[in-house]
Amino acid sequence: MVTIADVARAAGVSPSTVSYVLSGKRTISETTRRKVHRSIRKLGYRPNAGARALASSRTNVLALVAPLRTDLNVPVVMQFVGAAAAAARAHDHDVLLLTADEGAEGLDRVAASALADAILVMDVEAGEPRVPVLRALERPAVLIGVPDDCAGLTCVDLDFTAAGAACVAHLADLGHRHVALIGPSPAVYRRGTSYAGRFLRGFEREAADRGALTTALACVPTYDGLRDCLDDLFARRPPVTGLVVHNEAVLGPLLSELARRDRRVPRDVSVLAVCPPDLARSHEVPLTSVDIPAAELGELAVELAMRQLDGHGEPEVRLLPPRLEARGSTGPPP
Amino acid sequence: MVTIADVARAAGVSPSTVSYVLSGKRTISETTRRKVHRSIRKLGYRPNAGARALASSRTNVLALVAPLRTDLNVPVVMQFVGAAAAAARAHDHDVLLLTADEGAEGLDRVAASALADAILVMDVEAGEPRVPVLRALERPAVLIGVPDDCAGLTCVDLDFTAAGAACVAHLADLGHRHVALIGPSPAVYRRGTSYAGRFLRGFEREAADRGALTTALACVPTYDGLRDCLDDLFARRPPVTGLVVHNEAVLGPLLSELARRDRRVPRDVSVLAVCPPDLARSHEVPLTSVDIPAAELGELAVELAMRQLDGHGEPEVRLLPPRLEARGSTGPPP
DNA sequence: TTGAAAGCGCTACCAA
DNA sequence: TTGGTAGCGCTTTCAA
Repeated sequence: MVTIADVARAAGVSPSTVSYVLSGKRTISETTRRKVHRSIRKLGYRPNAGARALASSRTNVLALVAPLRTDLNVPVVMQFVGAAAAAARAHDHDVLLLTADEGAEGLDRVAASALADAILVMDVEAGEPRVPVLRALERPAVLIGVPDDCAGLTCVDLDFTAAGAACVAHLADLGHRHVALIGPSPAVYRRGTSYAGRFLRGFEREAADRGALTTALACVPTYDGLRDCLDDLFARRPPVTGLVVHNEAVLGPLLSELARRDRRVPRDVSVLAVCPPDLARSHEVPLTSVDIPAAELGELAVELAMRQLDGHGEPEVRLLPPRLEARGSTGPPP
Repeated sequence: MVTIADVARAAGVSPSTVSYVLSGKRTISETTRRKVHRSIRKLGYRPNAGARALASSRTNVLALVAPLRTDLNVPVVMQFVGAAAAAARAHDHDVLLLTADEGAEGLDRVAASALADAILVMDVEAGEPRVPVLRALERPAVLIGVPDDCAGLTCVDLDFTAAGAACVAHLADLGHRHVALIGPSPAVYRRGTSYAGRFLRGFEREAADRGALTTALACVPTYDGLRDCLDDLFARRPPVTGLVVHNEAVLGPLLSELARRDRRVPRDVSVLAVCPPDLARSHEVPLTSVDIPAAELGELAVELAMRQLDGHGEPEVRLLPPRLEARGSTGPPP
């Protein structure tokens, strides 16, 4: 193993000088810097992470608590994680992956044993039970999602309230008078997942403002679940003419089931999805959608964590505005 | 911050004794052990990971290189990662997540800077470019997937060759004479992803053995891509009566497109999927499938890594036998 | 602009 | 069965 002492010896300088060359925390003459870098390269030196962490109290690791269930919106989680990992690397940090089922104890463990400098927490619930622990943590944390009680915490998310409203606005503008929400699995609502409730709230408020009728259903993400939803929705009067789907897993089943029932999109019924754009485009009828900017959120979360580590960085709630893109699955009601 | 010295003082013992209580590497009297544990609990002591790593040359971290693309079989990746993380925790280890695009350099970095004790590598290609680096690494590694040149390496995977063969055997047993493979995206083949080729090989060899006709297509994972495949397949003579789908993303589109073309499953055409069982069950017609045991593989990979860290653990290639479950989407040809 | 050296908190060897 | 203590490899203060 090559140590900093080896490099120092080879370069004819002291270990501290090598350290300063690497950290840039001291001005170093051009000559010395070059000598040191040459030795580093020649010897293939890599600072030992443990030693560095011990001496500096900085691990250069970000912990990320991700929900690795499959009931959830898997590609979105994936995109977020990927973007966060990339952003972390751009800041010379690595990502330690925790699963959500470690709970608050996991946060405590990672923080107290100094495994990571900061913690990102995905899949935040409205009445998030981990909030007290996160507050007590002596390390920066960024929540992805906004708990009801978020004072003093840094949170990022899509503005789901605005997203719900935007969906209704789009359909109402087209003339729809009864719009339905095919929402996430009942389990998601039961967990009190923060975004589900906020979307629903925005959805209903906007409908109320515009005097439109709404029906909101939680949908089990299976073919059967979807069919039950449709049976319910199409029995209602006045007829539902616009569907907002906040549940990616049922988009495919929905479209095939509509086809089977001979309801054309958008002639007979409009469909508006809340999902990543690539998914919206991959269907038979390209779907009008409100984007879930997972990658952007991942990057932003890391950015805010780094800022807190740098000392700036007040607690703040950062909500990205929804972007609706019309792609042809929505139109005027029949 | 609570240190081992604080605990020692509170318990009236030496720091080394506390260390030994924690590691179990020395026999400790019941009285002492209790005193120490009490102090640990009272003070809320957590060993500092960096210090521990520095002193013991063990990080208790497993690095996992995961492909975080969305073109890939996302839920399978997710399941694997989740299972690996859980298994790692069961062995008192954490998981450091690397993205595949860090390449060989990433492996080197993590190994040389002692960020992890061992490395798990997903998404292995046949002509895996990282193999030389992995061999040179002074740390245990487990590949998920089997490169052509795997001498001296530890690999785990589903036996995709056997899986391909099992699919053909199942359909041939039912009487099908022309079976088609709807394979992964051309991009997957182009990358030389190890499992894709092995599956195809098993598929074709078994067909040859049984004198069955085959057509194999790479399928772009979009609705259009799937439709192109079907157009091609159904133009063939003698008619294709059995479809093996090794591409989860198109399962949904396939079923709705078949419905649209008025081909009943399994009356007119049999469909056999290669995918996790929950996915197979979530369609309108529950699908006969060969399971992709992602969770099992994740656990096994961790197990093999731990074994190598313990000193036992010869390099080996471990292939899990495929399990085919009939669920009603396959039957005799019309 | 550079060097010397005192820790960081823990493990594990050497003694008792 | 336990204690003392020398490192592990790095950062950072103090001195020059």
